[in-house]
Order: sequence, then C-alpha cells, then structure tokens
Amino acid sequence: MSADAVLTQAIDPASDRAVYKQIADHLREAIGRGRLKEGDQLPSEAQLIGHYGVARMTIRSALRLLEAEGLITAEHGRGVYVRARPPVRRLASDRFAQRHRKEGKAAFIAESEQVAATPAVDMIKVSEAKPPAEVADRLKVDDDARVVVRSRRYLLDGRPVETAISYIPADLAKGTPITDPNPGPGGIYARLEEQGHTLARFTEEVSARMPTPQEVRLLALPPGVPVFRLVRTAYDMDGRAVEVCDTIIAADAYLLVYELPAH
Amino acid sequence: MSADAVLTQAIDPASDRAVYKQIADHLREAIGRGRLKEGDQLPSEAQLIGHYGVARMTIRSALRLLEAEGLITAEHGRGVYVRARPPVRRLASDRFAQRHRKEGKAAFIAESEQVAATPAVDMIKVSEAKPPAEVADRLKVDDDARVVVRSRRYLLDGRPVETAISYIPADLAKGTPITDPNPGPGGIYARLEEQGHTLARFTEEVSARMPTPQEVRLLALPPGVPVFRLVRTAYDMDGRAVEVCDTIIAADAYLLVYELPAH
DNA sequence: GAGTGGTCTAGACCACCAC
DNA sequence: TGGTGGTCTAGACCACTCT
Repeated sequence: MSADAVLTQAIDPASDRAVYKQIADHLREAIGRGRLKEGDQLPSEAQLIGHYGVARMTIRSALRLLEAEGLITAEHGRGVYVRARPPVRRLASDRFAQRHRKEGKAAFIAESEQVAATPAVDMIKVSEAKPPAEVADRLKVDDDARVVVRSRRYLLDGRPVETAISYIPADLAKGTPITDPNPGPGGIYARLEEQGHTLARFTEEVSARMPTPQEVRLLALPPGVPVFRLVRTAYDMDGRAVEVCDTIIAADAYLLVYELPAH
Repeated sequence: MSADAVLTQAIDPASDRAVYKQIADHLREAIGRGRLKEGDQLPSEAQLIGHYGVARMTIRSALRLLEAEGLITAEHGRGVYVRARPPVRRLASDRFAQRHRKEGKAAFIAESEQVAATPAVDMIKVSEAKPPAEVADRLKVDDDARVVVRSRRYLLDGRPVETAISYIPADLAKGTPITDPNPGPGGIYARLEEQGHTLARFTEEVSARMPTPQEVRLLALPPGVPVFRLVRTAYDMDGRAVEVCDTIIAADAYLLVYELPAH
C-alpha cells in the first residue's frame, strides 16, 4: 500500500517545530514530490499513529492542516485521499461578446458545449426588491429604487458550479420576459438588446475569499477551496448601467483569462 | 467586555449538528450581525468553556473552523480577534498601459502613489535558466531555450504584498539592464520597448487557491486567506511573447478590475 | 504572576463504509 | 464485522503578552 512509500521519515525531537507540523511537512512533501499522487489514499490515522508514535489528536491536527490547504480530503469511513483537482474551465474575457449570443445561446450554455458537458439551471428565483447598496452604486440608481432580482444556480453534468444573482433596473425589465423564470433564447442580454439597450461594454470586478457555509452547501465545496466572486456590470451604448451580476464560482475549477490593453 | 454581548446562546443537545459546529455558528452569526466588529476580541477560551460547559478541545475546534474561514485570528498570549480586512487595492486592467510608463515609473511604483504608501522591492534575484514548461508554452520557445529569470518581492509601508517572477527570452535581455537587479526607470517594459519591442497587448490568467507554506512566509499571510495567482504574458507589435510574469498576491488585499468587450 | 493561546496525551463513543 | 474517520472528554505542560 501507499504507507510504505510514505512513512519513511521520523519526528525530530530536537526541532522547535511542532510535531503535528513536522508530520504535515512530511505528507505535504510526499504529495509535492509525487510519491502520493492525485486520488491516492494516505496511510490511515492508525498507521500514522503507529509510525510516528504520537497521540491521535496530533495526527488529526496534521491532517486538518493539509485539508485547510486544499491538499487532501477526508472521507468518513473510507480514508484520506490526495485531493483531485477538477478539470479547469477557462472563462475568457470575450465570453459575453455579442457574437456568442447570435445563435440564441446564453453564455453558460455556449461555454458548456465547449467542454462537452450537460448544462442545467436550477433554484431560479425572480423577485423585485430594493438593491443592495453595492449594486445601487454600480447601477447609479437610488437605494430605494426598484430592481428585478434574478438568482439561479448553474450545474454541469449535475454538479453545481456557479451561483449568480442579477439585478436589472425595474423600468428596463417591466413587460419583458426578464421577469420570467425563463427569459428566452440568448438570455436576459438578448432581451435587453431587443429593448434598444445594445450592450457596449462590461466591467468585471474579481475577488477571492473562503466560502461562507451557505456557499459550501450550494456549490458542494470541499474544505480548503476558495471561491471567486465576480461582480459584472453591463453598460449600454449610452453608457447606462443596465445590469449587475454577482457570481460565485469554485476557484479550483476555473481559470479566468483577460486581455489587457497596452496603449 | 464583549463576552456578555456574545455569550447568549446555548448548545442544542437534541441537534444532530456537532457541538463545535454549533458554537462556530453562534460566533459566526455574532460577527455577521455586527455584535462582534472588526478587531473586536472574542471571549477567551476559558470564558467559552465556562459558558458552553464543554471541553477545551471542543472550543478550539470551533475557533479553528472560523480561522480557516478567514473570520478570526488567534494571537498567542493576547486573545482571539475578529479579522480586520486590510484596505483593498484595486488593480485596474489598464495598469500596464503605456501612458503609465511615460514618467519613468514602473507599474508598482505608480500604483503605490495612488494609495499614498511607501513602495519597496526586496529579495531581487536575477538568473538565467531553462523555463518551466508552463512558461515555455506561453513564450513559444523550446523547453531548453534560455530565459532570464527575475524574481522579487514588493512591499508597501514595509509590509510584503506581492511576489513576482518574470521570464524574458535571453536573446531579448542580453546586453540590456534587464539582466541587472535594477533595470532602470520604467522597469523592464521600458527596456523592452527601447529594444524595439513596443508592447501591443497582454493576457492575464487569474487563478486562486490556498497559499503554500512558502507563500505564507513570504507574504506574512494569516490563516484562511487565499492567494491570487496572476500569469501575465506580454506581446509586442509583431505578436511575439516577450515576457511572462508570474505573480502571487494576498486575495484579501486586492480587487481586480477588468474591462470586457461586448462586440 | 496572571491570563492568554499552542501543543500533546490517552482514552471514549459514535457514524459511515466495505466486505 | 472490522476498519475508517468524526466528535468529545479531562487533564497536562508550555510559550507568549501584559502589568
């Protein structure tokens, strides 16, 4: 089993470094050097206790450290495994370009075709409310203006990958399918353009942090995986902000690619 | 003290949820609702033990959970505090635009002026080596081509904020100050343009993950803070990749802002 | 010196999984 | 049923900070 290949080092009792950190160092190094590969099972807690001659909590402290670093996942009743990184999806900065909407496909649908996965959307909720202050700022509307709030979750092959909440000024959405759960072909951007609000540009604000417990549930996130938060604002040809979309995605599943001007 | 305002709830022994998770829920809620504000001290472990009537390890499990979420930091001998978020620096997508180089200022220097902080660079190392495979791909050179490797760390007001490693094809750098620790006014981009490689565009690939122990040291990162990794490739007017820069920054200190085309 | 968090022990019982 | 990880107890000693 993997134990023989991994359990080769011993604790240095003279070292100032805590025993559990030394054990974590050994395991991290085994993963880094490829002695433990993605999906491999680590030695069990009992084996680690036997090899290092320490108490169980000391072993568990080491494992929790590596879990928080995103290197391993513990599976109750089965064992501890080297975390397998999910296939990475590239999000290109032109993914909202008009040409991608011409065939009546919303951005998420078009992307999912490239990775040959089955897209789905669930937990769709549409309501009208006052915008959060952050959103009101970006839409340049009053705090007590009304906005249509569209929230939903995206899935690929049944696995949740993204949550999103869109905010559209109510006067732009009223009387259009934007207020329906299903906004029709091409998504809400197509509907906004039909209303004369041809999209001119977007800004996207990217941050990253550890997920909230709610996000852990919604995206089925393992420990040690941060999330990206993308706040995208869409502007029409008149420079008016017509939508703000607040998106949360698992950071280990995405690579964001942007073009920067040099002039 | 804060303890009275916080220690108001009790464990539900009928709940399936683990006791330490319930305690973490209480404290997380107190932080979320503002009963505990940034920088506030949490009740001590002894106070929490007394209030909840559980063993110390149970309290510590709850605190470690919140620490991994980035909500609190423990300070040895002092107490546990609600994590204060550092001031956020905006990195705009035009930060490498040529106009910002005209005054002889490298990007980092120009940015630091906007936040009225004192910039510094240390740990500068310049060497020549074979590029990592990822870099060779982006530079479109052979794996055994030679590149100049420039690594350094940036600081604001003495606090480390960024590490960066640049890779420049050796034939572009030879005989220029690019191989010197100090590349001169405007940085290496100014030197490349002097050599006739006027910069046309950049791509930036953004990922996020938990930091390695080395990154924790170099950037003085607290637990529960992910890092951004930015891999930027610079292209000249002929479409040739002239530099790849691999940057690590603390995710809690940065907001990345990009412009997306709509056409 | 008093109070704080950091590490570690040696047990216990439970829940989940695979055989 | 045996092995796995998840939770919890009741201690101990240590290192750090502040007064």
